[in-house]
Amino acid sequence: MAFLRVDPSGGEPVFQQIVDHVKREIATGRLHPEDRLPSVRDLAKELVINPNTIARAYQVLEAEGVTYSRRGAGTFIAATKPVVKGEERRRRFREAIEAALADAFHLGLSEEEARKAFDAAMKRFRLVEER
Amino acid sequence: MAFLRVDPSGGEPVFQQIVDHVKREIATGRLHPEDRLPSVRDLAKELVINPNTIARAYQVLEAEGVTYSRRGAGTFIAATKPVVKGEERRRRFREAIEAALADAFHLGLSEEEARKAFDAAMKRFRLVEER
DNA sequence: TTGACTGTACTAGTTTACCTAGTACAATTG
DNA sequence: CAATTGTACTAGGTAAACTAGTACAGTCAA
Repeated sequence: MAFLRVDPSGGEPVFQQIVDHVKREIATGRLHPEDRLPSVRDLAKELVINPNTIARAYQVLEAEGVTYSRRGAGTFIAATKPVVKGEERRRRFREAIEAALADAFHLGLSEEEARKAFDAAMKRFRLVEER
Repeated sequence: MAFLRVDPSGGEPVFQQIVDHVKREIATGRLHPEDRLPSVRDLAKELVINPNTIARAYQVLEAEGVTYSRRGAGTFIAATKPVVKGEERRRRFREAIEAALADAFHLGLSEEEARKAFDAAMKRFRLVEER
């Protein structure tokens, strides 16, 4: 079973697709703290892309505090902890939601459809407090 | 008053920023059908960017059915009508929401904060049926 | 200790998207 | 008719993304 798929042609950079995928796997509970990601070389071979591209994705993940890497050992999921906080995180989320709704308007989505989709997503993503 | 602001340095292409801005202005009711957008040259001068970039943004908007353009006359907001429908539009919206929630998870956003932000956005965007 | 595996760090080059610059043309408007 | 509009070209610059290859240093198990 493939760890993930990437689309080299599409608009989004491959390394970003990998970053987003890992984040989503964590948020939906399919990846847990201390889980090990495939090695840079293994994943590169599986996805048929350059190892440098995988390395870059892993470096971004580590820079954001999502994972931690150790030479010779591998890359692992970090214990989740909010790095960004308060005003900043609310602003970022608001912008993402507004962009989605602006698109939805032009797609002809109804209010009911929007709420349904949001509720369904909330269930799948473990958006619960843990302090 | 400036029609909009663009950030040439930021990650998102300038032409895309213009497209998104116009869509949002419509979705929030600040632009209405038959309203005229600034001319390619005027807006280029105001934003201090190349007219070709504005032209490209307007062409994208027209291709998506958001506006219509007439030589010598200008570019106008089209009567809103869903071009994409049913399954496709739900899928697109779901993906946007899930991406926002996956990020929210790693930002440490609580379920309550997420719901508040969503409700607030729903109010601002006129996501209501009109048939 | 050895050897295989890991992440990391370089250099070099290609490709593509985005943007700028300039010119020209066709359709609309007053 | 004259001014304004969107549109269509060509040409070139810049930066990001990706590939390719090599090398190095830390980890781990045999």
